[in-house]
Formats: sequence, structure tokens, C-alpha cells
Amino acid sequence: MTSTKNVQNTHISGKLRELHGALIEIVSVMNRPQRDEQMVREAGISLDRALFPLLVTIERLGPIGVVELADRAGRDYTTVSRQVAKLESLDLVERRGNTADRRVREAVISPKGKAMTDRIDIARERMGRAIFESWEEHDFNELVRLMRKFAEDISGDIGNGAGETEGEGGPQAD
Amino acid sequence: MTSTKNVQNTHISGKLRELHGALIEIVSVMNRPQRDEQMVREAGISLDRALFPLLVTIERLGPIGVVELADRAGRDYTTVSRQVAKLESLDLVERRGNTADRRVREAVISPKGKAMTDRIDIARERMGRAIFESWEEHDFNELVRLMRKFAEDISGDIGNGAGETEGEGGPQAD
DNA sequence: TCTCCATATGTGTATTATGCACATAATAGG
DNA sequence: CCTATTATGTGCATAATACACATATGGAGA
Repeated sequence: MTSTKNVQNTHISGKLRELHGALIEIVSVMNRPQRDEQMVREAGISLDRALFPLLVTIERLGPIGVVELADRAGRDYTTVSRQVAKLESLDLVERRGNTADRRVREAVISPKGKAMTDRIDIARERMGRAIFESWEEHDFNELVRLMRKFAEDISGDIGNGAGETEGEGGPQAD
Repeated sequence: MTSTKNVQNTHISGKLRELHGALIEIVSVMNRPQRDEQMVREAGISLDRALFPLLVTIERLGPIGVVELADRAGRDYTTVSRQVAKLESLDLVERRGNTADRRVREAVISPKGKAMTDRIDIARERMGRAIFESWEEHDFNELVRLMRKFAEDISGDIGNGAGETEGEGGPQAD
């Protein structure tokens, strides 16, 4: 706050509303009937709607415990506990005790689960490329940089006191 | 696409993955126990988890029909139909026939509902200001601009063919 | 106008998902 | 060692969700 031109007084309200609107739109798209999921389903592997996001998160952030996973998902951990158990029974994730803290039974992606998320990754990248095809490289790089910065700041501020933003579709956004 | 430096060959994959990670993080935060909701709850008005996002969307985009709402929420429209009915019974939204197309019974925010979303808006703006307080104005403006552009492009590409991205928490992101 | 089909909405019903109350095991501090 | 806290899990009641149907309207064309 000591620097030159910080965001302070201006007509931030309007900009914030725009930003919120954009976020709603983005989350909305992420909540759509999910071609990713559909694709996986067509591949013969049916995966429940609720399990899907968890699998992706486990692949991304695993090994990860039930509590942290639940926190991220915005669901009660008992719920997530069952879902992770289901993923385990489907051989999509594996569970193992954490040697440092033996209370936690971390979830890690399994080979079978990885194969599935790999498919999704491919589909996602395909979409990403299609979307940014017409973008100038500078804008693209800036979007990534600022989005990361935003994500960082927004998650760092947790527990501070302010409220949250609303997405829209509900807990999904797989 | 005729311009100088477009996003094409480079190491986009990595950047896309970063972007996806940031999105997951953001959605994750939006899925959190929701202080907004909690705040509303503390204000004496309890609102079901699933109803909350719909109310916000109706306020933002209303008048809006059940089908479009369901599409955005990523839920079956029969589900949304019931939820909108519930919102109506709570006097948070009003419904009215569309004169042009009498099949649709649009949902609009009611005074009572607006009062509620106003509270949320205030909380959200408070958080937004806190987060961007330390941002340089230029970065903030760019984030808004690029995020909007991204939202526009991503929603415009729907139905094209590519898959979607995954958020994380599941359908919520209220 | 009369069909035939697509679209918007709603209801019945069965299945899931979710969360609260409890319970267990392990860690942390005193 | 005793107590508080944290991570995980189970029983159970409730809410959410979706599929099968059903109704009403809109639209294109015979």
C-alpha cells in the first residue's frame, strides 16, 4: 500500500461487479453437462457427478487428506470420507497412512484414476487451445499471471473475515 | 488472428495447467463454508445451500426461465424447477409469464430476495476491496478486462466440441 | 388450419448426496 | 499422564437430484 497507484478509491465497485459477473459465467461453464465427464462415461467408465471433482483434485493436489479435500469441496468431511471410500473401491485412488501423522489416511491417484484424469486433461487442453487461439500472447500470459495472483491472494485471505463470492451452479464445477 | 503474436505453439500446455490450477483454487474458495450464506443465516434468514446460488443468479440475470437457470447451474431442470418453486414460496423470488413466449414462467428477484442479495453484495465487495487493496491499479484493471474476455470466449464456445474444465467443489460455488 | 416435433415447465418416485450426532484413534501441550 | 484438538469413520434422517411422464405453447410445413 505504499506504492504508486494502488486500487483504492476509484469506482472499484463497478469493476468488482464485473469481475464477479465474469466469475459467475466461468463457473457456469464449468458446471455444464460436462463433456469431460460425458467423454469418460462414453469410454465405458461411469463416474458419479460428485466423485468427479474429487478425483481431479486428488490427482492435482494428492496425496491429500479427507479434511483438506472436504474443505476445498465445501462439503462436510463425513460426506467426502464416503466419497473417497467409493473412489477407492473403484480403484481410482489409493489410500495410505501418513507416516508423520498417522491420523491421516491420504488419498493418492491410482494408475487407473490417472488414466482417467489424463483423458480429461487432454480434452481440457484441447478446449484451452481452441479458446486462446485468437488471443494475443501478451494477453494470455497476463491472464495466467493475474489469475494466479488472484487465486493466491483470495485463498490466502481465508479466515480473515470477509465473505465469499458466489459462483453459481452449486458445489460442482467439476 | 491476423495480428502479430498470437497464442499458438509455445509451451501453452504448462500455462493452461497453471490457469486451470488457479481456477480450481478460486472455485475452491467460492465453495467454502460460505460466510455470505452464514451471514445471511445469522441475520435470521436460513437459506438452503442449493437455493443460495440460484437466488444470486436470478438477481443477476433475471428475469430468467427455469431451463436457462438449470443449464447454468448444471442441474436437471426438474430439480431447478422445484428449487425455484421453493424460493417463490419463501417470497424471495416472483414468477411471471413471459408475454412473448407463454411457455416460460420467468423468475425475478423479489424485494425480500433483493434485500438478501444486497447483504451478500456488500460482504462480497468488502472482501474484494480487502483483496485488491494491495494490487496496483493497472493489474486490477487488466484482471477484470481479461477475465471478462475469457468468460466471454469460454461461454461463446459452448457447443463447439471441446470439453470443459473442472472446478472442484462440485455443483456449488455459491 | 391441422399435424408433428421441439421446447418450457411441472409432478411422481426412487436413488444419492449431505450433514449431524457419535465414536475411535492419534497428536499436541501442559 | 490428562485433556483438548484433529483426522477419520459410521448410523441415520433429510435434502437434493434425476429419470420417467405429463401438459402447454411455439413453429415449420402440409
